[in-house]
Amino acid sequence: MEKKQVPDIVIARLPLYLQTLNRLDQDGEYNTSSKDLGKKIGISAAQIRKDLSHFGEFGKQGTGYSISFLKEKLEDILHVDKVWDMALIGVGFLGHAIANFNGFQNHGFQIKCIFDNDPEKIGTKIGDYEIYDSNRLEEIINQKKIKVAMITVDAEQAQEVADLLVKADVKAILNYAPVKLITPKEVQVQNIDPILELQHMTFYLE
Amino acid sequence: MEKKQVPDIVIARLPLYLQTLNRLDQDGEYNTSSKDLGKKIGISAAQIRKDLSHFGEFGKQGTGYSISFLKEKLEDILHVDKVWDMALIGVGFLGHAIANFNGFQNHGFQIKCIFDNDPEKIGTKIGDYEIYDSNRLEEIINQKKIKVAMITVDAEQAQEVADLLVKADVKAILNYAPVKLITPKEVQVQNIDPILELQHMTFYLE
DNA sequence: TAGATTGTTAATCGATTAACAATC
DNA sequence: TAGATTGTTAATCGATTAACAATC
Repeated sequence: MEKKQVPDIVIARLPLYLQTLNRLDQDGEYNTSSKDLGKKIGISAAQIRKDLSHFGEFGKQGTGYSISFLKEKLEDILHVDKVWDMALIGVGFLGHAIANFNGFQNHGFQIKCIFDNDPEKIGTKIGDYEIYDSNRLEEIINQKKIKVAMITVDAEQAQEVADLLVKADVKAILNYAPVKLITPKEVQVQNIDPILELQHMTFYLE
Repeated sequence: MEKKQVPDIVIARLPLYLQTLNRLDQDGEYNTSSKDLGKKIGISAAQIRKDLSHFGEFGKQGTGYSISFLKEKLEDILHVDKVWDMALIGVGFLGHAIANFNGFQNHGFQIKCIFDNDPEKIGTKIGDYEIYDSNRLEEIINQKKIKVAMITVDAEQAQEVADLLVKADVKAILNYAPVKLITPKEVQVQNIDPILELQHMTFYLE
């Protein structure tokens, strides 16, 4: 269910704020302001203050925000103050790339198990993780209490996989297949589809 | 420059309409309606009609839209009635996955050349395409008149690559690196970042 | 202190929806 | 013809921005 208390469009911006704070932190900065953040992200200072005001008061007049403090607050709000275990379903080229991606760990996520239905792949390993047979999906995800999954199977199999994930009590699905998944409304779904992004841009071209 | 005649948020939905029409077409359907499309996409029928009305009148009262006709019109509007040549920069796991992705061709895009700065990789091939040295980026992209590029290098190198692409007269960049690229405003940029999508979802979890 | 920047309010701006005449 | 669905207008809804008192 959507918490309409805070608009979803505001929620979508918070990870961007956190990303920027992480960068500033890495660069050795200690403080920032809505003006500074806005400039870096490309939105107005007023919007950042308005967005944050939904959750509390994190700044100080005159001096702005402590980067480490605001970072911590945003991590709390987004529930990435802990690490979410994830399942990955589909070991094609893209699945492989994601399995080998090392950017999850520091941002609240880690892959915990990987599935495929290709007998050639089942039982082999990617990094530390064994590839399980997809028919054990519900069993293993249930047992490991995994709530977040990424789908990197073909468009044709994506809905079927999503149905299994829902049955296994997964609550958030990042879907790389170019189809709209049908899920219960309490299950979060986000799609990543390069074709849509490219076509969005070519509208403005030529 | 953004054509503010039609809101960007409308443009962003058009590829989704096209995707859905393609699916209906593949399923052997000939006609659809704003109601039907809306249901499949998860938005209101009124919104679809309003969006399309920015570009013309594509339907018929009583019977709705011809799928092939509307598909054609949307392809024209989005400029994917032709095939855009693309450059891919960065041959890590992700670059490899994208180079091997076969979903571009039928939707208005094809990879034409690939770059990396790793001497081990330069000169080798992925599929039909040779991997070129990144220091030849401007030369080759210019010569091939490429206007669309995908960045799959590390966060640290992404801005540098973007600068080179801009110099080479690339006009649209799909950026997989987790950084906001600074580009002239006539250059389109879209970002793909799984961390942002995951954190967006975990807000609603627990 | 003076300057800077917050959080919040009210005003503005823009997007979505509801409704309906037109018409296939 | 009767039913369905368009394109469009006006009303509603929601998001962004501007402005400013409070205060570090």
